[in-house]
Amino acid sequence: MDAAAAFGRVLRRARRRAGLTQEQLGLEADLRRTYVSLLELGQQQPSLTTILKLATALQHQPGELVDLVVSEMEKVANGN
Amino acid sequence: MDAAAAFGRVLRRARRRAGLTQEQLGLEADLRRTYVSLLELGQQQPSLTTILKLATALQHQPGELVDLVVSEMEKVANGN
DNA sequence: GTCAAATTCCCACTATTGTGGGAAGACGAA
DNA sequence: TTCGTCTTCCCACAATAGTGGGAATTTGAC
Repeated sequence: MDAAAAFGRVLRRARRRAGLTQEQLGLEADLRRTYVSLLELGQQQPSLTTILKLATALQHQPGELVDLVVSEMEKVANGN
Repeated sequence: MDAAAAFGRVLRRARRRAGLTQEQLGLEADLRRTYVSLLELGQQQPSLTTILKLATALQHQPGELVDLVVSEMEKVANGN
């Protein structure tokens, strides 16, 4: 699993846990609704500032979010 | 201080601590020598995969690196 | 099944990330 | 000073991050 896909899974999980729609998250983080979708689908990867925006909107430590991505990649690397 | 500048300062500090030149770090992380320079100068910000590559080359947790960036931004926000 | 809300997909486009190579400048040691 | 190493700056360029809007599809509640 590449970083974009792992980030997408982590993002979707965190967004749902926060009870937000993609559009609401987009408003909070100042990102397009359709771009949030692309990220969750793992079709694009975020830049640093996008990571920071999303983490803030989701009320996470940015570093925590990144480490979740790393675990997600390891998880799948070790046969799910 | 914006995210790119903060990342640059953190990156330079970590690289020097590791005793690497920009070129050596570039080789480890599979990034151009000149691009490492741009990042350290805060003239560009990294994408997620670039963050992961650099953290690995510097033997840091990626999330740790990101949180150092956040503290760097806060530090300066509060008058150094 | 129906309906509204949520998400994905489509278009085109702009801005920025990252490559590639080389020249110029800065730095430190002898 | 002189030499070698490290870093910055310059060029052009390719790839992808992110915008903007709208149509098609999926999803879940009723």
